[in-house]
Amino acid sequence: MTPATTAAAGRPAPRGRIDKRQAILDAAFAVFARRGYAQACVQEIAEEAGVAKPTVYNHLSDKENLFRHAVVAAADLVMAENLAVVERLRDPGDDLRAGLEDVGYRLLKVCCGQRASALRALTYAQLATFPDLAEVVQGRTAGRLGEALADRFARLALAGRLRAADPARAAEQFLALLTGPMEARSRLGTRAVSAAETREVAGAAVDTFLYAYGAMDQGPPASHCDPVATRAAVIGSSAVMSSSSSAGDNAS
Amino acid sequence: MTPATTAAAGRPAPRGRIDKRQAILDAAFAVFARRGYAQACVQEIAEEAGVAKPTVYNHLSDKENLFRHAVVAAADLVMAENLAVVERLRDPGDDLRAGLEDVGYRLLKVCCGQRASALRALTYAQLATFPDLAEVVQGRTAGRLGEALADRFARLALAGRLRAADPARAAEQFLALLTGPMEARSRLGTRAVSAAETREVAGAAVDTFLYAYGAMDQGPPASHCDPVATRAAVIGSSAVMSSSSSAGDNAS
DNA sequence: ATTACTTTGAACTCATGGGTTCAAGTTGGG
DNA sequence: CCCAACTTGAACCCATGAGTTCAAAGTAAT
Repeated sequence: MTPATTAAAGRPAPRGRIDKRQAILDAAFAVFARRGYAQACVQEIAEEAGVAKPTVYNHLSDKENLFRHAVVAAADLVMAENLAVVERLRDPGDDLRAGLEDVGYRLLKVCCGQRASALRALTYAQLATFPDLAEVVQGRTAGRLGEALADRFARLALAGRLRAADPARAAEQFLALLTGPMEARSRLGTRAVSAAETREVAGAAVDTFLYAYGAMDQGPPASHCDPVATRAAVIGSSAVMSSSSSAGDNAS
Repeated sequence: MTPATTAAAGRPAPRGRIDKRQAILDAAFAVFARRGYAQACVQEIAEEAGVAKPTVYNHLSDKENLFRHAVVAAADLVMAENLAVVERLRDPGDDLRAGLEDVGYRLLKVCCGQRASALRALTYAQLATFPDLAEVVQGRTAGRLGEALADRFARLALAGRLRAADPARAAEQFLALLTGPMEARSRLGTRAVSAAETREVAGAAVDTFLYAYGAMDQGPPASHCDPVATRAAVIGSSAVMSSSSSAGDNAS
């Protein structure tokens, strides 16, 4: 279905009418992501798509249009991945904490992946030029994701596995607890974050989330009951002014 | 040393050597914020600063340099505001929840203000072109802010007003609970969020935060104990698929 | 007033790149 | 075989804007 998804392979271009359009959109997103909107030139996009410049203008009238379509397409791709992950909460195992940590970890992997990072950067970058794009992208990603999560949380609450509370708020905060710390640690997506650290962030998010939204029957998380960890935290707190960073000290 | 920190006032330009430099930096940030890096032209910045174009190049060698200095200056301004807010936690009143809500609300006002939004947008926008800028800005804003918050939380924990836990993690999550939902609701800063909604976000963040990090002595928040509110949330959860938004239902 | 320095405006150079044009193919269907 | 539609490459037009040059003028301190 997408024979040119790889794009810009050595082939000098198999003339004819294949999926030029799709190839162009893929190449466009790649180039925009790499260079930014203003610095990306249509010529380069055409080359990366294995297509001539006029062909680009033939399919997508101008640069702005090209950009919008490429961004929306990428947003839909990211969203599909995220929704697939959230579906896993439809039947969490006996261990809700483990299930949430798994979902959290997978969401983080998607949200900090190449596509999602580039998408966020591009959207932010063009806030000044195309303010409406923020709404479109947000509506196709965060919005739907929040709704899907809220759906799952609502069912879990009815099943007595989460406290009865506004599921929309729970979803909103669950996502915030995941992505907020990740954004900081990945320096807005410029630094790679190890799987271990990602897992740690997910674990911390789920801990806090379950404190607030967990049903009564599940005790506090193991890491918080561990007297050693707790002691260390308290000791560390008095020395926090002198130490520059406390990340990566010890995982759960 | 900085007599013209106010800068760029309406004055049609009192010829001579005042603090052209500061005026230029202020104007630069304003124009960059309004147009984005690539679309901002030095000519316009010069005009806005009430200065001739060569003067700009005289003080700051080229456009990139101008941008970097302007962004860093703005970051420091935002940071100063944030630190001042966090200082209020040095002596919270008897009501810790109220104190945290107050600080949360004020932090949100700063982080969603004109400068902070523009700063975030500009930083994201130039990730592709100046990847190192992310680190610099992050280090001057989120980094310091997190440390300052962690300091306050550490003291509160020692005083027995928060649970003994890693203060850095608590700070990280407190900020995430505040800014995450706000970013979504303000559409990345493109939409104005009412004071009431901002307060609601702060309240929700503090609720969740205290569930996870509060000392035992403070019961769950009033809004969560209110049987009416709880019932409403449960009822709402079964209808969550049909209703589009649950924002603005009821504040604390 | 003289000197040393900065600012100014305006014109200029030059590179980049969006978008178009066009003649010469290439493709596929009838 | 031929026509219509599409693609191609290459050249082209033109707007924008970074960065420079320079002579004239303002400013400050001596």
